[in-house]
Amino acid sequence: METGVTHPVVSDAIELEQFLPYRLSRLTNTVSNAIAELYRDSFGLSIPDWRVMAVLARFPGGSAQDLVARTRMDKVAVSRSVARLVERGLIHRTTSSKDRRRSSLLLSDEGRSVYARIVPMARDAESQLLAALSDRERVALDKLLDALQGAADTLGAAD
Amino acid sequence: METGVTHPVVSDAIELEQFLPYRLSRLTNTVSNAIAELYRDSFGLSIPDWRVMAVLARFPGGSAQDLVARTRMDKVAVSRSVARLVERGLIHRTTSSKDRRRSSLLLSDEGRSVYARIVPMARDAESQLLAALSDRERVALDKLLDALQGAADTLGAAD
DNA sequence: TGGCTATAGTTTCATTTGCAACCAACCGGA
DNA sequence: TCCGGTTGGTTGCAAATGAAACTATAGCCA
Repeated sequence: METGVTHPVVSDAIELEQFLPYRLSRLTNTVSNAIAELYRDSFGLSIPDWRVMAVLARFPGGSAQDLVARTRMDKVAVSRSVARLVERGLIHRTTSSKDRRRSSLLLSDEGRSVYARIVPMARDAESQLLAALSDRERVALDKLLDALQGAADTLGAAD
Repeated sequence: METGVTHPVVSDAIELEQFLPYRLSRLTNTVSNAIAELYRDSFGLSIPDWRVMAVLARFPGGSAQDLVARTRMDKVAVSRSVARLVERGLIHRTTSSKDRRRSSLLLSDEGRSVYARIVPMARDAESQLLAALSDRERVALDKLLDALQGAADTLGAAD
């Protein structure tokens, strides 16, 4: 790799490898790509699809709006995942009688079956990541992620 | 929010909020979106653009291939960022005389000037994140990220 | 009731992204 | 010196993403 020492180096240049946002982005991409491949190859599901199913498994009967709140996904993404999953028969959609704009979403039997088969794969991937950490470090990680997320939430908030 | 307690809940459902890949993804998205907005609004640069400039600031004269190695970006993304930046006059491209496939890339004076103005913003954003952590925790975070990246790198490697 | 505003969800369109195919230049051996 | 394989980089195309417009329904209040 060319080092370029013959050229002027900007004095206070940032070292990308040490730059937190870059490191986070790289880590997340690596993890997400590996997991996305897993879900896709095994069940033809995208990560958004998986998230929708995961939430419906825990909170059955919710609306698309509830999914938006619980997954932080964009409502368009939710709408599309739901449409795909309904299409594939993995979830059932029934229009609410009280509010005909809303619909109530439920995993179908097949949806639950698929979900049950994904869960171990997801847990396994997570375990492989956490295997690199001691118990102590896992506790620390938990705290750090919460703290960072909290700080991140206020990052652009100075608008 | 609809709780849906009247419906069957899958027994060993995953709690998305606690699922490490989800938390990483959410954190990274929050951070990246905030920073992307910053760079875009201030200088019309995307994050890939910024990364290319950051590497060229530290390693002037490198080739697109060097950028790929140092940023872990896709070579297509590098190609497009470089094209944009050359177009805007922020970097200079000169075809290497030894290997006419390669070109050597350098920040222009304007490029260095823009870069110099972004650096404080980038550092500032990073500082705001790290402000949520104690010194001790920062050290821990550094280690954890390396460990997780290492584990992540071997995640899909069982192919 | 009529009319205004707000919400649920979908569609449309423009932008971004990423893989695969591609072109051009280099390299090593017959 | 020609030929097969490799590398540097770009282009084409198709899928993913996201903002904004749109449809339909609900709720409020004069």
